[in-house]
Amino acid sequence: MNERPSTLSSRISAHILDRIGSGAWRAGDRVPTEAALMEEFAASRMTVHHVLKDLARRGYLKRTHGAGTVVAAPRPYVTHYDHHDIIEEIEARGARHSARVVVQHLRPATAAEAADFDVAPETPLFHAVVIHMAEAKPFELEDRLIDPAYLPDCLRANLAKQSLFSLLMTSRPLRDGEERVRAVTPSDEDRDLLDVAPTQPCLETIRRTWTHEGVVTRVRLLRAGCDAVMSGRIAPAPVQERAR
Amino acid sequence: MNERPSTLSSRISAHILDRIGSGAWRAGDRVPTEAALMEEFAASRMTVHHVLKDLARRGYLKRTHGAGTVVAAPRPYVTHYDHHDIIEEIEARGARHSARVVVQHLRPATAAEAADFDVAPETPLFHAVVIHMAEAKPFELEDRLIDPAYLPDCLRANLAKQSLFSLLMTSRPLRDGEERVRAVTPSDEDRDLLDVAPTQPCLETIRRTWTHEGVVTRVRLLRAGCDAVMSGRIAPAPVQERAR
DNA sequence: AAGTGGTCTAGACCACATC
DNA sequence: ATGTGGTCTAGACCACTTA
Repeated sequence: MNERPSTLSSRISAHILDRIGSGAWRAGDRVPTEAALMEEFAASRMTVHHVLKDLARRGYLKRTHGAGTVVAAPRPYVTHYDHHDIIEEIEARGARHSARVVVQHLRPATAAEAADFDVAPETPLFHAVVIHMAEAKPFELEDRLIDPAYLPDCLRANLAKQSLFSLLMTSRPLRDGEERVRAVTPSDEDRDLLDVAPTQPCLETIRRTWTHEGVVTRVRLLRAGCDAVMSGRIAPAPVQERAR
Repeated sequence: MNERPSTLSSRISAHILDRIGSGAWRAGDRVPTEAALMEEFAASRMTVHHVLKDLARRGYLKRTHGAGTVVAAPRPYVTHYDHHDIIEEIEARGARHSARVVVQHLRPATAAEAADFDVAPETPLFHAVVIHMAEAKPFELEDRLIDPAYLPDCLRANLAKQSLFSLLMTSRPLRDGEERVRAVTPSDEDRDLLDVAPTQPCLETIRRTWTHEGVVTRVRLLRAGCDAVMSGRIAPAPVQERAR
């Protein structure tokens, strides 16, 4: 027993998705033309057209102007990992968050950092190192660089109370970015800051994010032991959005 | 200088996206009604309606029947990690793939596995352990369980030549799944199979995937050292697709 | 009751692909 | 030349929200 909006559009759409889902129509197979579906469902062309267009936009069909409509190739799979505010994440585990601010200052960019941010060497960058703790136990090391043009308030922020993540999220929206995750042996300094044993493997995440104007921030996140877990959801790859 | 399809629809759409992107219209702000946009652009209602509907489906607007249209809250960010066939991944690095098949048999499910697969205890499951190698050097340990009802050919497959990933991908499509990534110290057995030093941290991925009929496969993937890196892309979260 | 969005029709003209 | 999809119009009736 399912919800059934049972509009004409949804019946046409369900009919096509059923055929694809059951394997009756396979990738590359021709789908009935708009004219054929108009007749089969006694629908107007606008109705049929927008159903097909929507299914194409959702990645199930591939339409070619003048040629016809076929079943699209199955999308590859991806895992999605959500980005969370570290403070909310710790509190969601039922723990109290606190933070030790190790570094919070402006300093000139090194050559490598200047390349990463696509700015001139020696350009001042905001640098912060914060240890986030759950109930007084180190949970995550955050080592972050920010282009101060993007977040002018960064020097005055109280990083023990508010995460840089949330500060960045409430400013102008980011476009996209890239991320790398590795298993690493922590350096002596990391080990000291996170208070972990020398043999403890850590999960290191390095993330760069930008707007259309340029790189905004680069962060290295380090977690140890049983905190070093990421959970994600697997789904078909989302359809590429048309550029603006 | 940009591409401009310059249809009426795309001009209306671009106008609205510009207002949102520039911050002129913020989350929660009221968007002009269909009637207002019809007048502003001298467009018919169908044209305006489908533009607004499309923007809503893409997550930029939120429409409420009878109430009106507002700018949607910004979507949270996620990182996407693509799933690759291990053989293609190794060959993409310019190395030759080979594999050592350690285990390939049917055996009864343990109590924990039966719970994972939502089948009765002692139900036969297909179990495979394969070491994937790049130029004779161990690259990834694959320890996989499969419901044999889903992949009847699993016992006869030549796992040295074809990955279980590709076998699964070419059968009926999977719906979705879940994944966990951890930094771990390998067990003695893992260390032996992957030929790594005792102190070498490893990246462990555990993945369960299912169709609407049930769990299909559970796999544990283990990589060591500089192979233990995942690269992903950051983007706004995709909009939830309506259920079928 | 008035305003708003949800759905649908029956046309029209155009652009592109294929034969 | 024919068939296909791309876009658009000018209506219509309905359902939901708000007042």
